[in-house]
Amino acid sequence: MKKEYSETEIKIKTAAKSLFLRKGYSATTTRDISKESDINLALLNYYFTSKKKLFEIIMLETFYDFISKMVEVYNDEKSTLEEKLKLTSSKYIDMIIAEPHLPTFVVNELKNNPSSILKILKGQIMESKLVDQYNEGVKKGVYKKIDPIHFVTNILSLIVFPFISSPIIIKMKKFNRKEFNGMMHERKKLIPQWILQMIKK
Amino acid sequence: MKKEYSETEIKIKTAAKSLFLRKGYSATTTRDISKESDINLALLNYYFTSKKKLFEIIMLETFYDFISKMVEVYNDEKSTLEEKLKLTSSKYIDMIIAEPHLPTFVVNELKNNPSSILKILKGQIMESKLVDQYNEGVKKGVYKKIDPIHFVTNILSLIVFPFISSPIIIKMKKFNRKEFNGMMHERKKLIPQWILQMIKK
DNA sequence: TTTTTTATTAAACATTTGTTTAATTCAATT
DNA sequence: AATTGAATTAAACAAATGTTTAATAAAAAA
Repeated sequence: MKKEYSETEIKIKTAAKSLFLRKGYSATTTRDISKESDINLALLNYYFTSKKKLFEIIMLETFYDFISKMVEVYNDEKSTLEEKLKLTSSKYIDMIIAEPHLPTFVVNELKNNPSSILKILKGQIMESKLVDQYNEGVKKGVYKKIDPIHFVTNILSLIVFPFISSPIIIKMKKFNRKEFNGMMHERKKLIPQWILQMIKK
Repeated sequence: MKKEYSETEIKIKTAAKSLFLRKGYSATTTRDISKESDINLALLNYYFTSKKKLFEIIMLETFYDFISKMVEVYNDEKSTLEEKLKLTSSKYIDMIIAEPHLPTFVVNELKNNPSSILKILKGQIMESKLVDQYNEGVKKGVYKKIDPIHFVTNILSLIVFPFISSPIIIKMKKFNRKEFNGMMHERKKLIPQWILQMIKK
């Protein structure tokens, strides 16, 4: 399924991804990309046909990486629900600290590229082992009975939203970037605890 | 402080806001705005000098509306912490259902307009009555002792993030817009309960 | 080596975009 | 009614932008 990319193509893709993440699709020009990747302007169209096509490839790959990190953990057969929560928090927070523009990019460019890209999601999360485990807990009477979509949404909300609103948080707390990241590291432990408290009877 | 706007200026601002919210700054052209507001193209610059200036005015007003709705509730002297949570959930969810592009717009265009606009925030939230009430609860030993920034962040996360990720949720649950809004109405009750469970010892 | 294919380049092209100009219409004041 | 200033308009301008062309360089195949 995965295409083999030449050196030049990788240079273009890398630069384009960096720029698209930081500035979004419309604010990124083909000349920006050609400068940042140090390749001739015409090569962008030579290899990727158009800016739009290039964007779609990057969008798809990025979104896929973003989701599959979650899907892997959610469908692990061995781990408990609590372990899954811990691992998800930890992995996601590390991932976004390494690439802080990721969530804004994903949610932002998503509303323009609707269904096609989102096909990846089909069933992978709502029918995951994690949701099964939650439903079991409900059956046993240890967890409250609420639509699991709330459960899944809350996990992602508590992990991702603070990054999206980081300019606000940084301003409110007079943080610098390092202190903000420190806060997010704290949340690796806290979020699983919070989620458990939310679902417990 | 507030400027009186003429009929034409309002027409321009209304159209511009609608477009900026939907498509963002870069993807919105001055010709888009002139068409949508049904005014001559030159009038945009005649009244607002430049696209950028117009955007800054709209951005400031929108962000101010967004924040002050929170600040009002958070600083109410009479209500309890629980009542504040209920009112915030309810008000915010209604507000965003009425204007679904609001959160994405705010968080997205925020990273480009850093400190200047965020001045509004200074102290208004972290020194609010709500945070006082939380700290009192901590002192009394009924709430866990955690930096209140987590408390404030969690409230906003659980309210706002589901809207931002609505394309994902809609796809995962095979929702239509109405069903999604139904889910958000459910959360008006749930979020205050969850937040209380999260902070209680 | 010669030929053929692929990769790279500078320049050009056609649109789009934000903004300005200069002329005209409208409203208010004298 | 005449004059003045503001509001509106069509047209033009310059710069930016996505894409293509035609020529050259490099690599691969013959």
